[in-house]
Amino acid sequence: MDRHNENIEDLKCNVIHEDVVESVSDKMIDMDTVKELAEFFKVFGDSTRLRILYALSLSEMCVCDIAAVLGTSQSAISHQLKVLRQMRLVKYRRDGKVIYYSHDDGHITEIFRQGFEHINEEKE
Amino acid sequence: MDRHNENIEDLKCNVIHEDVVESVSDKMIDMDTVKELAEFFKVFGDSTRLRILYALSLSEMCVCDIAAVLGTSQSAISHQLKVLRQMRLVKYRRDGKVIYYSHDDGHITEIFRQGFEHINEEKE
DNA sequence: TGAACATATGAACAGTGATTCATATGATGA
DNA sequence: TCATCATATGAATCACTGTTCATATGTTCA
Repeated sequence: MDRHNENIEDLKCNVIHEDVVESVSDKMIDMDTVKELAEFFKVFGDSTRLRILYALSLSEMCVCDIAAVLGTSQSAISHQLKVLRQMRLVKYRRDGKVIYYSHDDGHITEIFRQGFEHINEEKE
Repeated sequence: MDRHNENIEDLKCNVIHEDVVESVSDKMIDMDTVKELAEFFKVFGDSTRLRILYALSLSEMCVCDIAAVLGTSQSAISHQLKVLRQMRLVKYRRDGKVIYYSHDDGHITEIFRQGFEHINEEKE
């Protein structure tokens, strides 16, 4: 055998500051919580969903109206509304054949605001 | 020809409330801004990046230390740090061979907070 | 009750993205 | 200057995800 991969650890770098690693590891967020958080933020990481949420911040709307405003197919909107529903970001009420969607979470506005502030800061 | 797809619009539903559609369309967020926002939030939609950001909220850290805390390869961390750098969420300083990363945005903490509040509300 | 309409959904497809592997870069110190 | 170490990065791979297409569900009204 040649000198390749004598030790797997050779490929990694070593811990530089054991105290920091230990201290941070102790206070580290647990995996379940991280995954929940990631799932939550993932919802905001898509243009279509963001536009739906933004539109709903202006007015309660039915599926067709949302599709019309976004210029997207009813099916695509419906699929995304399902995601938003499952994440409890929107709620809906039925009135005959029509289903009206609206926000179901007070944090949406604040999260948008933080996002806006961030991308505006970059333009300087 | 048969009666299939006589009109593309048949597949879509019709606009129900023209006034709402018009009003919301007027105030609608523009596409460039939405895409920027989505790019920004997308960064928070990954467990590895979230854990890096969380770790850095506890202490400035070098790449190796981050990899050690997360139990992930140096390469994976480095790739993700690049994303975080490009999104201006982290900054770094060099000290010899070692590069120390830290937060570069005041909104990170607030965004985390909103995320926590949301996922905690769901548990009731 | 059945046609028409609003909405939901399953499957397929295409594009994206995170990790791995191998290697490059850049700094140190002997 | 050369070996070593910390970090960065390009390419390949695999999994995920958003849209489309076709169709199903559920409600109204004639």
